[in-house]
Amino acid sequence: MESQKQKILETTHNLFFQCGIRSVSMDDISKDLSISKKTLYQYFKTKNDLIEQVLNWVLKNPKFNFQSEKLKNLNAIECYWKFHQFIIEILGNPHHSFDYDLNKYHPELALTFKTKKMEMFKADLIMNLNQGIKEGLYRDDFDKDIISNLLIRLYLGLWNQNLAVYNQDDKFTESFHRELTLYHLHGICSIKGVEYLKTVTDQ
Amino acid sequence: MESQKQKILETTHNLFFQCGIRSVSMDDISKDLSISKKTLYQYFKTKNDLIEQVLNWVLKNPKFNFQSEKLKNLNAIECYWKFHQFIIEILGNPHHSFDYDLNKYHPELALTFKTKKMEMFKADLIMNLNQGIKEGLYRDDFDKDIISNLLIRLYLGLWNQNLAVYNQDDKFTESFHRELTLYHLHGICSIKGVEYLKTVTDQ
DNA sequence: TAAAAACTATTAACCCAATAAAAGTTTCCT
DNA sequence: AGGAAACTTTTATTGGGTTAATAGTTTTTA
Repeated sequence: MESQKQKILETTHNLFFQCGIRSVSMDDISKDLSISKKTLYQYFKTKNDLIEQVLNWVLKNPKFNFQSEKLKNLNAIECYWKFHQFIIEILGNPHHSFDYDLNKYHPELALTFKTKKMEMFKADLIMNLNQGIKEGLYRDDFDKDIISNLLIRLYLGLWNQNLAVYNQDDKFTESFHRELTLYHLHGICSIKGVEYLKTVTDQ
Repeated sequence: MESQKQKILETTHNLFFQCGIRSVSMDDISKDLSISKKTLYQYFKTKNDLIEQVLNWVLKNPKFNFQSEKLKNLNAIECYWKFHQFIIEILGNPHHSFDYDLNKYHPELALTFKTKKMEMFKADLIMNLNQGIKEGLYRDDFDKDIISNLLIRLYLGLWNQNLAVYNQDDKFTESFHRELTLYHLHGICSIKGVEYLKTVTDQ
């Protein structure tokens, strides 16, 4: 039964993201679902397999795909403005015990998961850069690859604990993210783009 | 003899930055200096004390203080352009075994060292932001604190190993740093500033 | 007086076995 | 067929004892 497998993935995902991977045993999962481990192992060969499929399930989740189709009529700046509100969903929020366990006990899965997330993020970014350049709203004298990597690194750094050590104040607040977004847009906008941006933020 | 102490600090600094802290013993240091450990321990109570004084010596080193006195006649953009060339000296380059040892075996020293470096960096940044705003070259509608933190985080993230994992390509090259600097300047410049910036980079 | 060398005391890494938890399997039962 | 529970196997963690390295001290020597 395929819907049962989906149910297992969803429940396991919730347990993992709440409590971490290590502390959630296969017994816990089966009890939570009121199914037997036998059934569980019919769908998933090992726990590692289960984790991997949960990660893929997360990536396929519609909320992780920026719906650019709906934004066809928007220009690049407006589009990025929508985009930035959804970035946190993709990259964060850090579920610390989950991330910790994944990195420590399943480093290969952690790497491919992070890589895939980043690739999706980067693809969206590059698309936005291309659109903005075509529209004349963004400059065309920067390296799209470097700039997109910069931004990704910046976002990655935001969640990183030990980078934050030197200052506890800069929590990820709304105003912080707004500043970051404006900083980014100014960083890539042409003069025409900056002027347009002003009309957007002024209202 | 004060000059001998300076000599010790300098030599120890070189050894630490080359080989790390752990693998450089007090015997190694005294042998390298051709002095006895007895003499060494006259100046430094313990190895930890020695490390601490080396770190302070590094921070007091003139190359770590951005000499803004010499740049009085430059405007904020020119000034930052000089500044960015010297940033690498402050924050990097990562001497991996040194950083590793410092973080693992002397976490308190590592923390205060990093904090002090960041404070110095940030003070210079804020000064530059204030200058640029006063000159009308920078916008005045951003949060100086947030933006300077952003940039610091970005630079910190650059050295961070596990943030780079997803992509090996974006090494810290000259062109990479140039892109970053232009991105940053565009991010904070007013329209007047952007126009001025163009005349600088075009030449 | 200070270098060189020998010394002691600490400390951290290493190994190994015991233990406990949880992965994975089988049996029983409805 | 599938849930419940009992079962075996695997695995990671724990703690103790050993060793090696090196911090820190003392003695020797020039």
